[in-house]
Amino acid sequence: MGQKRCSSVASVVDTIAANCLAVRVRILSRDMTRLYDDALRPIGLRVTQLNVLVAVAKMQEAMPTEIGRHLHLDKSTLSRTLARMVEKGWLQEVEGDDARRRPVKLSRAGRNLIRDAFPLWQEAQREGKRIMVSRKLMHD
Amino acid sequence: MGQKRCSSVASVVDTIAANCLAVRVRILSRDMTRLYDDALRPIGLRVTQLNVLVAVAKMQEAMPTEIGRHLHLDKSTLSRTLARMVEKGWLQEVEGDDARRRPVKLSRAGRNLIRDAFPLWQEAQREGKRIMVSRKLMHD
DNA sequence: ACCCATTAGTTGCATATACAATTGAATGGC
DNA sequence: GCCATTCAATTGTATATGCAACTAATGGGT
Repeated sequence: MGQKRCSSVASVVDTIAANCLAVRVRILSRDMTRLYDDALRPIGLRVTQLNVLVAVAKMQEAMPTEIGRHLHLDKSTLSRTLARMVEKGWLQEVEGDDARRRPVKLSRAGRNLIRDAFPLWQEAQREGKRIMVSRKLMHD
Repeated sequence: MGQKRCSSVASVVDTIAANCLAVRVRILSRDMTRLYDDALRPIGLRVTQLNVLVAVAKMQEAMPTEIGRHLHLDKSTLSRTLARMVEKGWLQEVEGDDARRRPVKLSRAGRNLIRDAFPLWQEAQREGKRIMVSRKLMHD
């Protein structure tokens, strides 16, 4: 039974606490998400959704898998996110040549939404830069 | 109706696509999370949970709010995360002086889990560094 | 034409995340 | 000692996220 070298867990904890990249990145991600979500809240849009809108806009006709490749998102996540966005009328389903594919494109409402989002995005982006700079992840 | 300056939405899309800090940070966060979660999967632990374990270990007796301050997590998120971790036996509830507070501490199982996690964490951390370097967010 | 492997998407399930509203406990003013 | 306020945590609800298992459609090889 249980005589353990006393240092082992404590030093492991210190090492992880001091160095773990995942914590830092995830904290940053939560902070950034909060920042942009707050900015976009007046128009009922989240940053995740804005990013999907923009990705789709760049692609004209976007297949879920392609969007996923672009944003490093699992297909199942996109499946549901796109459904919600179609539901809200920001995206339209398009008939694909191949019946397995379910490409989407930007609707008029989606386009208008992007336009409305822009000034709010800019505001968040400014503050976002400040955060990145202050954490030494960017310079001016 | 509605003659809009043709450039407006397209240029907004290009600007956001080319510059949005939130997309980049969130993509990185998903990648890192996947990386560490994959590494930790053999012991049934997620990186979120490892981070909480480590935070609690550093604090000895941790109040949810305090952990939240440390990890920039909403109290409601923590409420449920801690409940799951107590459930699994990695954390123990402690009686607080003040009945509003519900501090937790690391259990023996939690301590062992951290020890088991360490080599797996190290492996992920190495790869994580490579990712950060390749995205020019760190240098060697 | 038929079966098989591959490909695209969906669904079940669990966790993560946050905002709003609520509950329960302390506490300060009177 | 009582009430309003304040503080800590929980609960309701919605979204985000991913893995595994599944379904549906295609395409090949025979």
